[in-house]
Amino acid sequence: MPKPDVSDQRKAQILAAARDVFGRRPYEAVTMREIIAQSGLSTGAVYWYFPSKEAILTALLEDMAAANLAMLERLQQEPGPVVARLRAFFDHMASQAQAVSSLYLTGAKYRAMLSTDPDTHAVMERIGAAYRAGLQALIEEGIARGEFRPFAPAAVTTALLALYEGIMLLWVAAPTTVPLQESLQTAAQFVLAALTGNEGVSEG
Amino acid sequence: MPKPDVSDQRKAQILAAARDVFGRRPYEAVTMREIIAQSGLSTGAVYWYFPSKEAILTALLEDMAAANLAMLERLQQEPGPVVARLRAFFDHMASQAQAVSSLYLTGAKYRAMLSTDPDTHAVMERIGAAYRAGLQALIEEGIARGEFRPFAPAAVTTALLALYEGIMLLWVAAPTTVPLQESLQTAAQFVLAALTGNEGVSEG
Amino acid sequence: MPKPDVSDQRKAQILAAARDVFGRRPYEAVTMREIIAQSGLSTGAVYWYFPSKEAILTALLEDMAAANLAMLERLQQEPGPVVARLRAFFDHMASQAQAVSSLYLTGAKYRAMLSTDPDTHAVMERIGAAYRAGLQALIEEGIARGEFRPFAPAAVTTALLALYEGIMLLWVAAPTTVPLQESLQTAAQFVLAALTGNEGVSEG
Amino acid sequence: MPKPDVSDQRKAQILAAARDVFGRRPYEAVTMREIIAQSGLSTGAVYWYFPSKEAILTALLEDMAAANLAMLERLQQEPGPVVARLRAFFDHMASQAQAVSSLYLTGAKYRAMLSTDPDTHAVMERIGAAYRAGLQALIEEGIARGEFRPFAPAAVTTALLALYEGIMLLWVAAPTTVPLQESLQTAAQFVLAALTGNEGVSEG
DNA sequence: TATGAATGAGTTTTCATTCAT
DNA sequence: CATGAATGAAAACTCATTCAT
Repeated sequence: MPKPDVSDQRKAQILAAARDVFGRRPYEAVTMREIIAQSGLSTGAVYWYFPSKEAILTALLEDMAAANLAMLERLQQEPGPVVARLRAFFDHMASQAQAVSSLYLTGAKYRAMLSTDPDTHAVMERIGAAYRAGLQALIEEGIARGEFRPFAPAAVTTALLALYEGIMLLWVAAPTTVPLQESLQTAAQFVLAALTGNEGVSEG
Repeated sequence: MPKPDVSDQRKAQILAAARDVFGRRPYEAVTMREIIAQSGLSTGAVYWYFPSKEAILTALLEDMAAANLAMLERLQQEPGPVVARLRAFFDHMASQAQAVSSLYLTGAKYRAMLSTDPDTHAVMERIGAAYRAGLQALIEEGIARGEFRPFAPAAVTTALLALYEGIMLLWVAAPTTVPLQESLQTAAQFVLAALTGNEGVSEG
Repeated sequence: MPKPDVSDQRKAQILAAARDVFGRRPYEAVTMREIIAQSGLSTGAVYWYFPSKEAILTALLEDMAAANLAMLERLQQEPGPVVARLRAFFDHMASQAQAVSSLYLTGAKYRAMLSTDPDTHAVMERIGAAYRAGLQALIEEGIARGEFRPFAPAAVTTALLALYEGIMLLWVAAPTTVPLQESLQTAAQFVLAALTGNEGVSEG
Repeated sequence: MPKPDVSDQRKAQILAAARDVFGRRPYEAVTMREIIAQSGLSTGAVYWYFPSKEAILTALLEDMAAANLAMLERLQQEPGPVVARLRAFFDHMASQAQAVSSLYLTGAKYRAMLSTDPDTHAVMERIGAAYRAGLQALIEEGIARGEFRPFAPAAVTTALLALYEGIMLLWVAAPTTVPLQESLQTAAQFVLAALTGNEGVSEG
């Protein structure tokens, strides 16, 4: 029986600190010193677990995406109409967006997506690909089941992702102009309308 | 006889240099020294016309948006089906996107949108509002003319903008995964499908 | 009859602006731009009349000392006990100090005294020498008249000047700790006590 | 076994370098680069111990005042006539002034006293208060013992301090006009004359 | 006299990261 | 695993002053 690995706890500690700090200040304005202080560890300890500031952000972002991706996978297994499942996913993302993400965190995510660092890039692409795969599978199932009109699944998926990211971006840029919840929900409705050919979502 | 005003020429000179440099490197990696050297002016001269690096970027972005906004305004005046005009705008943006904008320039635009500087913020919001206003007017006309189904115009506009920004963002983040032209065009089709209720745009 | 020289007026304009600005901010924090704006003239015009920022300050200081020095000269001509004249001068300086000088102006004066610029230095020394000469003449008269004990006049003069400057300095450094008026008056009393050998100043 | 704390040594190293450099050039003309080079440490190391150039100067000034203040405290404990102790202190200050302080160091001290930085200000006030307290205690004892006439102790203390600072200032401003040693000694004599009511100090 | 656009040297400080212990 | 002192490159910007009109 190996002695309890302290690694995971330490990493969690650091990530929690990072989430806190990155949520309060733009990425560039965040210093390692802050993260280190907030984590309660020493400089060396933090660097023992993560090679760089950017790596911490990347790990944090990955961490935060995990739950969403898990849900997406679960939804793929579920029976029943794809429309409902898709809507459930939209709702989940919408609720989570406001609760968990801060402006700054979302901003940081875009910095990460735009990063020139290959590792960061790889991770962000991996996350993006996972979302893409899950959504596309759902779309394809919807088309197969005849729920959706036969758009090209890949393109629809891109549009879906773009819509989500775009709204988040617009919100970050102008939080007062773009009501997050509402915009996300209308967008969902809009997408389903396009996919199904119905005006809105006949909910009952 | 007052000496001829060189202000505009100087500003154009600086902006041209900035466009060049910002198009080659991420915003943070661009140094004032580069812009200054490229512009052929002295440090002081550049700072005489623009108070900061960020201000240069902002002015550049504003400059670049001007043409698009002019076209959008023109389209509002034109007669004929809104669908066609909207598609024309989409096409314009799509072609312009690849021709003019570089990855880095688009990246820089997001940095600007995310900036905490109030001046930058104000300008980016002004640009965003202009796009929004133009687009929304078109949507409303489309609804009024019976071309579009009665979605809430503001929300549809947000969705439209989000779709555009989102695709650009995904492209910047993963240029190989997301084919810019194609994605934009499919998105346009997708949007028109939702708006009109038809499967897409029967182009032939 | 030469056309009315605008020079003096311009200089006065600039000096007034400088007095204003130097009175509001520490010397280093004052920019020529401010002085220029405040003066209502153009950059070139200001530089036409004064060769440098430091020269402006120096001229201002000289200007401000002129009245004091004039009074000192007047007092030398007056008949009657030296004690009374000296006290009159102390009172004048004390009242003038609070009214005219601001913390910042006094601070600027010390900067000027400490300046490494030879011109500034020369002017400040000239002013200092004038004070010194006037005071020393008074002291010598007092000794000759038997009012004062036979201290070395030069040394007493230095002490007098030092006391004044020292109190101003202490006041600038800690305006709340050192009450200007009171400190100056007590110092005057103290000095006269030393000079005359009486405990204080038998005023009547 | 913790590694030996080198903090004090490092700080001393930096302060020694600073003393050296600030003694050779006016404060503004001193660059961090010089201090850093002279200290033999790296930029980061120097900034690890002191947050700014001004902080270094302040620490240096505090350091240099420490010895004087220690002596002042010692003198308070000593028995015997206050006049003698006060004279001893004056002599100490006079000798130390020329030996340790350079024109530039003294100039720098005035810059510090005039600084708008709150930390600097606090330190300089603390030093000033310590001198003031020590001196005033001595004066009060002298009055209590009947050696001095009953001047207001606080005001006399201000006068004393002002005299010292004023002479230093005049010396810095015009080193050739104001002989430091002599001026300080005459001032001391002058002060004691005022305090005791005797013509001076019958030294032999 | 007056203008004001242009100059450009020059400096403090930050901060992610390392590595000897 | 952990520490934290040490590194040092790097960059935006200021501002007194000039000089062609």
